[in-house]
Amino acid sequence: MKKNFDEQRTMNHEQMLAVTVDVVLFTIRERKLAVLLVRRINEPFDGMWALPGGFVEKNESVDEAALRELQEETNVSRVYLEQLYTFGDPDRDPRGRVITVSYYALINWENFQLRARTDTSEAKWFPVQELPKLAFDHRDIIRYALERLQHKINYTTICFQLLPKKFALSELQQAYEIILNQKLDKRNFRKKMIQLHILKDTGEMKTDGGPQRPAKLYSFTDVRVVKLQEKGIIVPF
Amino acid sequence: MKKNFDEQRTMNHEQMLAVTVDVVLFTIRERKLAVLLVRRINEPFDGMWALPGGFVEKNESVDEAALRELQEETNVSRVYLEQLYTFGDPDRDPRGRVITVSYYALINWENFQLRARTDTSEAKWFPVQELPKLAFDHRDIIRYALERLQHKINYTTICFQLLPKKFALSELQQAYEIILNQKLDKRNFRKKMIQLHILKDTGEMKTDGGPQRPAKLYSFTDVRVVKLQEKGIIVPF
DNA sequence: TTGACAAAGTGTATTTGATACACTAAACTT
DNA sequence: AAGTTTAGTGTATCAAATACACTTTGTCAA
Repeated sequence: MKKNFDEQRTMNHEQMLAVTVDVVLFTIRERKLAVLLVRRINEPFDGMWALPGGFVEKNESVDEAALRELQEETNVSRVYLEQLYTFGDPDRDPRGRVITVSYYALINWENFQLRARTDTSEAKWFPVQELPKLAFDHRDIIRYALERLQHKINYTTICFQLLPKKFALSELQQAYEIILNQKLDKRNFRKKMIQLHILKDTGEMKTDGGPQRPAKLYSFTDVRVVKLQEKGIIVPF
Repeated sequence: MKKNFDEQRTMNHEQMLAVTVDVVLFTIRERKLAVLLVRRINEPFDGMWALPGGFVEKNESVDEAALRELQEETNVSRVYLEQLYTFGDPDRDPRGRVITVSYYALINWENFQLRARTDTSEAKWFPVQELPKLAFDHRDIIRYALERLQHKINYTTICFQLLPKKFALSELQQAYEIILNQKLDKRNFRKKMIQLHILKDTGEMKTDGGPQRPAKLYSFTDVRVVKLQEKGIIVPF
């Protein structure tokens, strides 16, 4: 394809930049919210922990790049993945000009356990309250992702992405409590969840071997993440 | 600076991409929400209307690029500007691989009128309901910006960016009605606004020459855009 | 000067949703 | 059979959102 004047003017090599994607992959492990980090094996920040991610290729969308990197690093596909923010400070990468498009993703306990068994690489889960020193501006990215997650569980059903397909109401409540980092009232929580009509009683019970009354197992009616409160977040008038 | 192995491997020329910024600049004109568009004078989409924007330079942050482009195209600075979303479809630009980081900005009536007088270029305001055919995926970007704006006026004070420093409550209500595209109840609107403690009575009155009772002029207490509802959008439990 | 006009400005009752709070039920273990 | 552990349930109170109509105040024109 012959380049015309405009292309020459606007797309010369000087204005080309490197673009990466970075993914904050959340899960719940041992009653803590955790993110997956990988250990860097190159300069800069060699040996330091960083978010999984990598360069966007020429022939893929940015979303596809995020999914690809996630699959390469964690072997997980079919996750809930959402674009977060684009960080474009000129000196955020010591190698030169690198802009990163950040994403966050949620996987559930079951998937995680499959992953943990095959994990022989330099990837490791860290509770968000106990992060090591991180490469680049990745700590900022995680902080931003956590804020987004904390807001978003209040008006969408993303939280379900962290749970197995069938779950007890107490497990759902626990997930909310872990993410929001606060205790919730059991009766109010259940009342609210049931009146939202997003739960389906599977008819099954959870018998986890403990000496307690078995819990009803629920699944959610919508496979997709949906917004609650149709008329907008708050219509204040 | 000598490049080491990692830099060679990860930042080779093949993986460099062009990155642009595009800005959806909103204002209210003639009781309609309008966006500023510029006419393209180059291929591709020569002669077609597009969002103001341009390439991100090597030595500036993406935010700075958005501000710079906005200033170049509209002569407006000190605007409220917020990153929206990064569009990275590989074939969104026929010239090749161009990723765009979109922003939206709001300017007020007074600034706009200054701008309109000096406007001899190919820039023009279009009501969001009456957009022409647009270059690239810019219609998608505007739709996305509009959604964000409609949500965000419900829990922040961004709406004030569209108004002059001193304004009547009815003007504020009108701005909300235009953006949300629905009528609001006058008494409930005023009650809500006053109880939020974001308004300051200037003591002045608005006499616009009409044969009606003059309105009190208010200003807002916080110069910055602030979030309302401290405890999170909705804490549903 | 006064009457018509036009938008500004004001209050209350009802409904809805959020919150606070404590006991019984069911299964398992010893 | 008694003890342990988590599941599961209802109501009263408080706060916020909604629905709704008339009076006030200035300008303009007869």
